[in-house]
This record gives sequence, C-alpha cells and structure tokens, in this order.
Amino acid sequence: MKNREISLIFEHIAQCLEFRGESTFRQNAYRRAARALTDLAEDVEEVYARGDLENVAGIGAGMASKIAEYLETGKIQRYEEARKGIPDTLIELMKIPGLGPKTLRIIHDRLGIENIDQLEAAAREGRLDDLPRLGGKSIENILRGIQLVRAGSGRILLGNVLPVVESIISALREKTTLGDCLPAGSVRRMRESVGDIDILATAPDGRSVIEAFTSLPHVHSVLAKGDTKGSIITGEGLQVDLRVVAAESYGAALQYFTGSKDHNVHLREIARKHGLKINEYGVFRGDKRIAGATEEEVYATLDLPWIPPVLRENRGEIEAAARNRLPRLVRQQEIRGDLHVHSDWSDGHASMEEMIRAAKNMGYQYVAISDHSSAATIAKGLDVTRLHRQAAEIEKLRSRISGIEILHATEMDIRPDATCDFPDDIMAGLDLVIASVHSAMKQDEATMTRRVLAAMENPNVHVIGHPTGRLVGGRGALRLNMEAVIHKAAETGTALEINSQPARLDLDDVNARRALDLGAMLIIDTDSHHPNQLQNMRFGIAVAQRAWVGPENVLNTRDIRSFRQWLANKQKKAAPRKRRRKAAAASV
DNA sequence: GCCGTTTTCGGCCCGACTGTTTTCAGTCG
Repeated sequence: MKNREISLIFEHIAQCLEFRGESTFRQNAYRRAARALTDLAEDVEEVYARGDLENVAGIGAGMASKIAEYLETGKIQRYEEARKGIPDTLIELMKIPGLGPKTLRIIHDRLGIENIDQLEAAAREGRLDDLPRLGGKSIENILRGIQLVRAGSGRILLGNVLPVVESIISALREKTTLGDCLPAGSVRRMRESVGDIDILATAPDGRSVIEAFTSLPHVHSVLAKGDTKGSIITGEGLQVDLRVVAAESYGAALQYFTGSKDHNVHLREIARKHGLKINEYGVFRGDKRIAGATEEEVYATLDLPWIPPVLRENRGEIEAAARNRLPRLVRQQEIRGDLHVHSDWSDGHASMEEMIRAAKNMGYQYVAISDHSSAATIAKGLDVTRLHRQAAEIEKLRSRISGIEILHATEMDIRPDATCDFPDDIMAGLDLVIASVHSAMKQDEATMTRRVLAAMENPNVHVIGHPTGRLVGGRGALRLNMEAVIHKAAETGTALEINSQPARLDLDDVNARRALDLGAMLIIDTDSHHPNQLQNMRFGIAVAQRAWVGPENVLNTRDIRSFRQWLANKQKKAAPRKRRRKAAAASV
C-alpha cells in the first residue's frame, strides 16, 4: 500500500513550491492530491491497475502520470526537480508558527540558514535585525515559534482534550450568562487528535464572559483578552480560544470555525456559483445577509441539509447531501454491549464484578470479559487452567448480577507463527474470541498479513482486535495488507474491531470506511482496563461516524439473541468445508 | 495542476490580525 508514501511526496512537493514562491494554485493541487491519497482507503496500486486514477477527485492527468511513474520506477522526476537545493531541514522550518515561506526564503537567501539551530542562533545574535520587514516583535515571534516546535508536534489526543473543553464550558455556564456555546474545530468534528481549541458562544455581555474565561482555574497564562475574543493556555498546555459572537451570526461562525478547511472551501465554491458569499458572519447576496443564525439555515441557502460535523472532511459529504443521501450514522445509545473488557485476572485494574456492574450502569444488555491469553505474559495472560477457573467465577457472577448478560471471552494472541494461543476446543468453549497481534510487530508485510488472515480463517475466531496496531501520533501501523484483511473479514464473517481507546482508535476512519464499502462487519468496543474507561465508547463511535458507518454494520448494536446468532453463523461461514468433513466423519 | 451551472481557458474561498509600514505584505485559520 503506497498511498501514504506518495501522499507524503506530493505534500513535500507542495512545500517546495511554496518555499520557491510558485503558484499557490499549483501548491494547492499537490496538497489536494496528497489528501485524496490518504483518504483513499483502497490501495492506489489497484486503482492504477484498473486505470481509474483520474476518476479520483483531485487527481488529474498530471498527478496520475506521476503516481504511475512512482509505481513503475520508484521515483518521480518532478519531485527531484522540486526539492533540488532545498534541504529537508529547511522545509522543517516552515512548521514554525509565525514564520512563513516568504520570510523563510529571505532568511535562507541572505544568511544561508538551513536548520532550526542556525535560525535560533541568528535570531539571538541579532543577525535577522537588518532583514526587510523583520522588527523586534517578529523576531520574538520566531523565537517563540521555535520553542513551540521543539516542544513537540502540538497535536494532542482528542481523549485528553474533550474532558478539558467540557469542563471549561460547564464552568463558564456556572459563572456567566451564556446563550449557545459549543466547541468548534477538530474537537467538534471529533478528529483523533487536536491542535488548538476554539469555543464559540453567544452572550448578552461578551466582555464579562471573556473576563470570566480568562480567570478560570484552568488558566495557566492569558494570551489575549478583548471584548469578543479571549485566548488562554491551560495547565495541560492547550491553547483555548473563546469567541463571543452575535446571535444572528452564531450559525455562520460555528460553521466557519468547525471546518474542515477543505469542506468550507468546497462549500464557498458552491456559494459563489449561486451568487452568494459565505463568511463567518453569515451568508450574503450582495450586501444583504440572508442567513447566519443557525448552521441549518446556512446549509439551506445552498439547498443542502445540515451536515453532521463528523462528516465535514470534504470526502463526498457535500455531494451526498446535495442528493439527499447523507448516511444514517450509528449512535452511542444504539450500542447494546461492550465486547472487549479486561479485569484484574489479566492486566485490568478492577475486578470482573466491578467491570460488569460498570457496564450495567452504561445501560448495556451484555458485556464480554476478555482477558489476555498466556502469550501476553507481561499482561498476566491466562493459561487454560486459569481460563477454566475464570469460567467458574463468571458462572457465579451470572447468578449474582442480574439484568446483564455476561459473556466469557478472551483477547487471544495471534502468535508470530500465525497460530492461535489457545487450542480450538478451548476457543470453541468460549462465548467470544477476539484475536490480536501483540508481539513480533515488525514482521514484513507478507508474513504479518498471512498471520492475521490465518486467524480469520479459524472458525473459532470472531473478531480481530485493534487490527492495524497503530497508536495515534505514535507507533505506526503494522505492515499489513489491509485490503486483503478487509476482504478476508467480509468473506469469513470475521468482525473487525474499532477499538475506542483514545490512543488507538483502530481501525481508523479511513479503514473503517473501506470495511463498510467491502461489506465487512464492525464491532465498536472500549478495551477497558478500568471501569472509567467504558466511557471511551464515544470515541469509537466517533470513528465509526466519521467513516459513515450506520447501526446495521455494527454487530454490538444487535440485541443479545441476534448477536449470539451471528456468533454461531461465523463458525459456519469461516470454514464450511472443514466442518462438513468433520460432520461427515462424525456420522460414519 | 485541476476542473467545468464562467466547460478546454481562465479561474481557483475569505477575512482578520500583526507588524511593519505610511498603504500593505505576510501569516493564519
């Protein structure tokens, strides 16, 4: 799967063009193509083989021929030209906030600066002072930007951000008179990680709200404080901006600040064709405002229904809305059970009973206790003997806890040699088997793919847990042919997990969308190790929604009877020949 | 470099803020 590789090259070309000051439209074309490739769940090589590259929005003849060139030769001539004389370390400097391509180019051309250390030294030694348009404040800004870049990528897990945002909004509601108030930006779109946070509000008295905001206990430092906008850094190091807007502009502002940028650009192009102009204050025909108080009326001016924020990534949602074909998205209240829950029998931090009661409090009909198998030694994985003892313990809990069905499950290792960590008869005795890769994670693609496919072919394996093994902003995905995995999942009736842990979110939205397209079933669960973590379900739900997934594709929206039916069917579907042979043998 | 309700050429989203300037370039979201 070379989608990511080529996408990075296109992005790099765009950066080089930007540095050289070439046409912004051409830069944007490369960026759009880069984006199209990361959003393309299908393997670009297959699209190429079919001759369909130019049917992908954002990819025209030029991009298609460059992709073809890369797939055939491993190189792109245009890329080599674009980056000539521009070291990668120089491109890295474009990440410094406040330092754009124009200024960077002057700094590079006049002083020969090529990396962050040289830049910092030059700024401190006053060598930037004589350059045009660079005064004391600009240089101060650059130095601050350098610190920010050094401090890290700046994107934080949604799971860490959302609780802070919610706590800020509820504190504001307590202390001031607020009308509407919502987080905008990538928080509202529920992206897996977030840069900074925008909150929008209406209020009778903006100044007092900003005043209250900048004196919240969350505040570490105040960056700006005016009548309508305040900006703070929290103790967690998050930048939070609060804007108070007029009620008549609230919808337009919310739409505008929610983004995504690509979604908004597309929307404004359509507006222009309708003779309208959209900005953060409203929708205008000439000077006349025709909408703006609610998002619904903003979309309505373009003859579109309201589009859920989770879909606003310019991945076809605007076209779907225009045809009135927006998907019906799965909702958290439709989830009937959590199927991936650990207890202190392995590496969980609470007893089975605590976890089960917490699941019952979530309103679930069923819960699966799925502790690790013995190969996961660090996680105190269970061997067969302990598994049997656990089964007996669960039987007791079933009689003690009413109102929730308890499934005895396992999160079983798929061993490096592609065998399962439990024998077939042991798996067959469990209610549910989730098979996951936890070891030998650096295997090559062919080996790793064979390993996961083999697990799916086992009729006793129901689910593949955190299929790609990636960690958000951290460890990359396993080298795995996901296209083959998803096809096999559909073929064998094996479900793929959307793991709701904020650091995993695995499958991600792109893979989950592909699973939907290819007819593979999904399970959304939390992989909880503590009762509190059952609340993470909403992050998995968000991934599914971002992937356009509806309830019919999520197995744990089914009631327990229908879910058990699926469990039984999986065993028939996965290996019909083997089972027939077995049945024949038995009848002899 | 892409693309078509301005359709094979000529457009390409929009506005605010900052800091540097005397009317605006650069950067950001």
